[in-house]
Amino acid sequence: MSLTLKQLRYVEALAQHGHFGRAAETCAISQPALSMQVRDLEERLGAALFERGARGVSLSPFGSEFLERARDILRAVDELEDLARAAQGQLAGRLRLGVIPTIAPYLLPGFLGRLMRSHADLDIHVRETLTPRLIRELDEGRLDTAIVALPVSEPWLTEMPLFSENFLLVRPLAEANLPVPDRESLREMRLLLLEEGHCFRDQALSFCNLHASAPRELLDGSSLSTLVQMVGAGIGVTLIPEMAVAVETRSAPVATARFPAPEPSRTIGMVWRKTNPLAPQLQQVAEVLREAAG
Amino acid sequence: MSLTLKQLRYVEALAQHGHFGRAAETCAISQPALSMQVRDLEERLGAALFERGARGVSLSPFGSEFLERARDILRAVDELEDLARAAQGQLAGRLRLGVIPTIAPYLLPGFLGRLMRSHADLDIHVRETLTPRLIRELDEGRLDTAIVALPVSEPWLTEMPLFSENFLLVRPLAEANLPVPDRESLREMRLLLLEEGHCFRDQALSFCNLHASAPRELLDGSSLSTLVQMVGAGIGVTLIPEMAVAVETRSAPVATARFPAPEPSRTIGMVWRKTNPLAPQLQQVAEVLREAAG
DNA sequence: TCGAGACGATAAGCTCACCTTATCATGAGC
DNA sequence: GCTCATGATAAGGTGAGCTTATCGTCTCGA
Repeated sequence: MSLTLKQLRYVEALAQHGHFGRAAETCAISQPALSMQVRDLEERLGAALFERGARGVSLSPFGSEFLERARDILRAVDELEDLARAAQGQLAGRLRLGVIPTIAPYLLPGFLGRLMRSHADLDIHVRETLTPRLIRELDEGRLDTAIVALPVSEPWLTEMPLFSENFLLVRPLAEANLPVPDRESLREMRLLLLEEGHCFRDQALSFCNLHASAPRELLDGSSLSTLVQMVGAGIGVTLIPEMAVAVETRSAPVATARFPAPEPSRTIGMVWRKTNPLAPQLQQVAEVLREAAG
Repeated sequence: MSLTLKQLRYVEALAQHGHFGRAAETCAISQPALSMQVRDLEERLGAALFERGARGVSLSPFGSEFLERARDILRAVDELEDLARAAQGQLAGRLRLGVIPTIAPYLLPGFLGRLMRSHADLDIHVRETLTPRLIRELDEGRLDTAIVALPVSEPWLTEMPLFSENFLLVRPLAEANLPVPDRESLREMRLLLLEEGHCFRDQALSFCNLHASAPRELLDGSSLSTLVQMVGAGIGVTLIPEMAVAVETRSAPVATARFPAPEPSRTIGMVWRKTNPLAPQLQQVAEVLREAAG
């Protein structure tokens, strides 16, 4: 016999967990079964994939080269299965969707409702995390598509713009009647931003002509909601995307103000692997998203 | 359970043969076993891969899209296995080598001897056919490497030049003392060439500033050996690569003559898939080839 | 129109690859 | 040195997938 996809999946799991027991668990088999399959594979290859230390397991140099190719194969196989689903016409089955945190709470409620109405037999999994991780999970075939701020500029991704959203100033209610500061004077104010890693943080900084790398004295919040609460407490001002205004400013004594043109904004879009055979179906999903946002 | 590599291999075989019985034979299983595997796969996918006609079997549109991806996967898996061999250091096991017909008879004897001396436990398969078919078989993963005239200019191939060889004029012995014709006057002579498809034919035509497409009154031979015999019979003149001179002119009343500089020539080289993990080992083989040619 | 042959589907039975649970061997850490 | 964690080994069970035998159907030639 030859190499098996099952073995590749086992190897991938083992590499990821560095632990036979836990890897076996995620593969839904017993630990000895996984041990044997891995040993058989190594024997057949004539080279060790893993280095068994007393504390856990790690990939050998050969193993890591092997895994890299194995992952590509597993991803291609997953896509092959998606190809069959795509041939069925209407999107059905599992849809794994990633969304960035500064979009998810405002877009998903309306969107998921519409999507489940138009595609009844769709099993939707949502993953909310930062852009780089979404991109990585797309690459690894663990997500079908993601909603992020464009551009991502990965050559292997298709980018589908959905809509633009402006950024608004949020300041304490007491300051509601002051003139709207321009980007220059904004730099002099106490600007509250999301913590490192959020693309919205960088977009806001870029609007103020500030470099992300420049060390600044900032108070970082972990969500837009937190930021607005902090503004309400008089700690400073912040920017939030238009879509978040309704939800976030309801429960805090803050006022929002539009910047004069050109307003700061960003483009939100869907991205997916160019090789994903579900592309036509994902276009449909993008349509639903546009409606939900509009 | 999920999709199996075995199933993909069966599908590939069936698509290639269009016949369950013969496909099963090449897979070394019985016809019912193959039928069942294919049917199971189709069932799981929810779409037919093949259209069963009364006379044989053909791919459905979906099947052909499926197969395209499946082939990529199978090739990647083969390469994964080669990766293990490559990790062993010295090249060993199976080496599938393609050679064009105008090189094979002159280069292989010396080359294979050397190669088997330096790599004792190497199982060498040689395939001799025209360049386009060699390229296709490389693409399909049915060859590890090929010896052809460069350039091939396929972006997915690594080209490794080995040596250049000049083309010599072959004419009847009676004409041995005539001046060597230049490329212009060569066009006026009765030039014997290999039949369509041989790259050497195009190279010779190109030397005479003739276009391959231009309809000409030519006598086409199927091998250099035939051409030289025809020259010996006084039918015309021909060009042959320098390497073939010793072998081919031995048994015919012909004379060879060198063209004045710039002599016509071509570059012979080895090509292999860029993704082939055996690349370092193939470099070694290229070394042996250079020695054999030198 | 009918009989023969080719071909793929189906049926029944077997076997071994692969999984399970139970247990062992080894090394780390308190 | 005892204990716990972890991976390897052992023994046994079962089902996926193979085999051979046979059927149904379509084509083609007499």
